[in-house]
Amino acid sequence: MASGIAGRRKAALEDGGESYRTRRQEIVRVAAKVFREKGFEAATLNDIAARLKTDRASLYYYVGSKEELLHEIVRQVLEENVAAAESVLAQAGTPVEKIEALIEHMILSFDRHYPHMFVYVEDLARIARQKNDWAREVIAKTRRFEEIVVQILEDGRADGSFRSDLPNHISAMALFGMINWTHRWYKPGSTGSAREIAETFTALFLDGYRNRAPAGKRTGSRTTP
Amino acid sequence: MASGIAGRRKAALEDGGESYRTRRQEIVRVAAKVFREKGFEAATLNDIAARLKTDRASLYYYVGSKEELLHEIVRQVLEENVAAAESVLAQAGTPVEKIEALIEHMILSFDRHYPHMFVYVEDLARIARQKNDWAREVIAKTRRFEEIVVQILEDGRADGSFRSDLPNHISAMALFGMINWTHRWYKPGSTGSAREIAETFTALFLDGYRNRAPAGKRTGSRTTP
DNA sequence: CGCACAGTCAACGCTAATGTGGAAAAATGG
DNA sequence: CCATTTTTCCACATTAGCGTTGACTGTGCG
Repeated sequence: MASGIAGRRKAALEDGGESYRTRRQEIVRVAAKVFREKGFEAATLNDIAARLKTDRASLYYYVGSKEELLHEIVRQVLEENVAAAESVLAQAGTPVEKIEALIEHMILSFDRHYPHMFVYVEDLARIARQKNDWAREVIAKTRRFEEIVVQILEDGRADGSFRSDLPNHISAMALFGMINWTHRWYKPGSTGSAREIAETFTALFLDGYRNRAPAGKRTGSRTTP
Repeated sequence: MASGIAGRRKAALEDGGESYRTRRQEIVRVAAKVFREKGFEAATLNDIAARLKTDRASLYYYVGSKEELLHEIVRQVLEENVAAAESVLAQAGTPVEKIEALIEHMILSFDRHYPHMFVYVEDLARIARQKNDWAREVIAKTRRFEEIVVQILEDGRADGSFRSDLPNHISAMALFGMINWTHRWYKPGSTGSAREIAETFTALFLDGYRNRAPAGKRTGSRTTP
């Protein structure tokens, strides 16, 4: 108990410690990178320590477990997303504008919070299988985000800007799918391309992929002979 | 070497053995279920053995490792999907019809191959990180599938049925996103609802979510005061 | 000067999972 | 009913990663 790393960690966490927090944050950052590269389960604390050119045991001075690192990573990203969504929902604007704003925010988020967003999305399924309080909270927040989208869709249906022949719930899932799946293929770098993705998704979701050529010039299947 | 379970397994695999293959298939089936429930990495051979009311060691008579179970699961599903896509691509029909067919096939596939499809999609990221031959092949097949979709999109663009102001590559990813993300929320059961999902996705991707009310009745953002 | 404290690290015990050896049990069939 | 093959399972060795101990190092402060 004299040395007790857990105790010293707790003390350091509470007693401010400017450089301590910085270092801890750095560790979380590197952990996110390693999780992104190897996947959470495959990554070991050794990998993270090695990347930081330090010893695995040293990490325990800053963080209690691999899970705790994940908590930190997810927290940093999830809170902002839900807050952004709440804010979009509350703001003035048409449902169409709100959807645009939400899509843009999410896609840019993949860039701004690299690689945290990727880790979060990839591990969501795993988190959903856990049953501890933290996992429940993450799922609840994620659900809240989904609800907000559904809400906007409903508002738009009510005011006539969205079609009413499709189940909103499924449409919302389609939208999530588009957005969240980016974690499987998008390689961040240029914010420009993120913007391009956001615009494409917006155009697709709102207006669809079928051609709407000026009447008379249509070549599609339904032209009259 | 006299007993050598590995050798006995290999022999049994080669020398036909009707009931052997049945039993093996049953094990794969149960493994897929367990992987679906716990996630591949978290699942243990013990879990699978327990579900089969047998001993973990017994499994080794049928299968060499947990990875091998995954191979089997993925193979059974991936081959069919690629074949179906190739067939759709080759068949007669407009690009619009081909997209419809592909979406429907994929979504129904989640039902027909439950839970194999779910395991495949969920584990794709993990597989992509491996560098062995098998992983490379899976990725190649998955890529092939993607290429086919892009090809159809390009055909449709060429004949004027699809719009040409969006990057096909991103549109294709959006479509994959919609489809593949279902593994995170869809609970199979009624094929009816799978069909509903397929229809919704098709409608969304082709025609978009914005209302196309008869002109004059629009309530959207751009109405003149 | 010395000592207290932040930070580091070699070393250990523990747990959980894997894959195998080898024999027991069940099925098959002469 | 015995002999042979197929199938099962107890028991073991091995491995990998986790979390902790307890002591070491350096730095700053009185």
